[in-house]
Amino acid sequence: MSTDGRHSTDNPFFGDNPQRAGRPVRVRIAPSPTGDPHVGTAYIALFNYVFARKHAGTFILRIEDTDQTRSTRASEDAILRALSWVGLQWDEGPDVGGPCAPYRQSERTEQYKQHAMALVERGAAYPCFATADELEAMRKEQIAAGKTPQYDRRYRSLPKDEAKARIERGDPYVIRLAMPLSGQTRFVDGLRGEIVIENATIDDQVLLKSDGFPTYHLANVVDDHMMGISHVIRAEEWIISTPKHIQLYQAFGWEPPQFLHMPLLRNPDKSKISKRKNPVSLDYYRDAGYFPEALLNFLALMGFAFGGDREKFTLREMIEVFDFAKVSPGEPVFDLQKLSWLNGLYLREMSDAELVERLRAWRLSDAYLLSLMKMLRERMERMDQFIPAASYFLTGDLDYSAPGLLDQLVPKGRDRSTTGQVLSQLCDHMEETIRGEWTHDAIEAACRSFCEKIGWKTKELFMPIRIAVTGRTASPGLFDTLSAVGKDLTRRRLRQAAQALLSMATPAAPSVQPASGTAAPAPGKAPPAPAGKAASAALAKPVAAPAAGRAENTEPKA
RNA sequence: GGCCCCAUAGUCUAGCGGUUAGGACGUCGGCCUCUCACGCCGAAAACGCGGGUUCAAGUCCCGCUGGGGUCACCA
Repeated sequence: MSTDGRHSTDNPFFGDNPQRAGRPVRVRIAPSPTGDPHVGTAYIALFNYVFARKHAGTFILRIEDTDQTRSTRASEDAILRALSWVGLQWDEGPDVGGPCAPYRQSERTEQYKQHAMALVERGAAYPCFATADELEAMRKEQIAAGKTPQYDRRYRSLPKDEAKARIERGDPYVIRLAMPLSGQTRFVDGLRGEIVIENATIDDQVLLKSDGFPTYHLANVVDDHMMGISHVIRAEEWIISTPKHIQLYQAFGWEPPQFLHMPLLRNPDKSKISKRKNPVSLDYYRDAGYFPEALLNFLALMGFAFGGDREKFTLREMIEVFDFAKVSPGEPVFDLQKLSWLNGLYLREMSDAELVERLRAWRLSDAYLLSLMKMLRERMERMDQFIPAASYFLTGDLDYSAPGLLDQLVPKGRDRSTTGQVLSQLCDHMEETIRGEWTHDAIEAACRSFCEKIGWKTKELFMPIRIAVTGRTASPGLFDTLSAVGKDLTRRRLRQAAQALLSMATPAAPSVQPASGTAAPAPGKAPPAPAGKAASAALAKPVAAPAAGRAENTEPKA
């Protein structure tokens, strides 16, 4: 027992142990291409990368696109691009190849199917013919009866020949893991020591879906084994499923890798980091003017202590001193202000020439300026009007504290709170409906369908969007503007404006993370208040609406 | 709710039985300065609670509390 603690000298993640174990270090980052490149992916990738480099190991990128309904190639491309931007170079992956190719799970489906069937042969898994509706009804019953919803294993004891007959008849089915009904599964987590979980509390997970694709649980185990993954470093949310994975390794007769679960990045309210409460897309950080090396440095600070009070360090330096013994299992809140500060340190260290280069690579490229010219030239008479006219294309977060600005944003006959919620819902709607490129037409379609959905006139909705995204009442065509501002900055501004409106409407609502970076002053307006002051300034104003029922958070519940 | 994880200031953290509990962001004050920013100096601010173990507990053990995660044919 006492040897199982995280400080055990046997910890396979500490010191030089990985090398001594004789097994070459091979780690992976396995993103699912179902959305924007997530900051959490970069976070986990960073620790995998550093660990690999520290121990002369291999860092692998594997695409987990087993969810056919949600995975897109656009998302995969975006993730690869973002991970490259951030500077984490993988040794094997779908784009660079490697000895374990292919690195895209959708191209390995035969593997999973065969392995699932092998498990059925051995009695470690079984076919289940329950329909989705049937399971839904079961869950409802269980909840009504006050029980924890869990698959009741209704097909586990179906005679084999009967199952075979039904499969041959063409009945849709899934393959489920036959979890042991008693006993416990234990494993050592690199950060926390031994974790013991009762088998009875874990249900018979689906391994192979009825569409023939594997679930994460199967695919991940098969691939990790086939790819020789020695250490699985992943997010804390996987702890509970680890016993399922261990059971799978045992059923296959394979040696499981070592596990280590990194703490989850948090919103300011301590919940798991999410796009409603914190910018989460790596593209946001890029577009808002953060340097990739600063972001990486900051991500490293989320749990890792360099030593000697050092907070600013390069990837190279981090690798030199890295040890998981210096990583704490706490639950770090992602603090945009500190990230900004750190970024400023990097910025001030750069030469003027380099900074100019960085700006060019960012938004002052010819291509981007050219795209702005199309929109802005009709509105200009002299060149000196370009910069003021283009300001909101070249900034990150805006400042909405200009007197009366937000009230102009609220359509006649609507109130602040409703408008705030509408803007926030618009973000969700955009995320749901714009799956591909962020183009004029896609944005227009999303905005118009949203109007229909909520019963607002386009006229009512478009001005609030314009003000939220540009900070002004006048701009080039709305969809061209949003398109040029970009997906992530647009959504961020919509959420920020929504937030500002809601905090004006309900004084009791806690203010969320203040905007970071610079605010874009409207030309001719007073100097911008520090972004964080916007909310409190608003609070100071007497607001007619009483704070009925303290809002726990300012997000509308779906 | 069941199960699991976590717990030093508002936030990120150092601490691995004996410290005036250290650093950083943020906040506040001052210096620098034509302003702002940077920089510098300073201040306020933390061991969640209760039991043990020990000469000695932020550090070890147990309980509680609090927070989080998870309970999908998503990952």
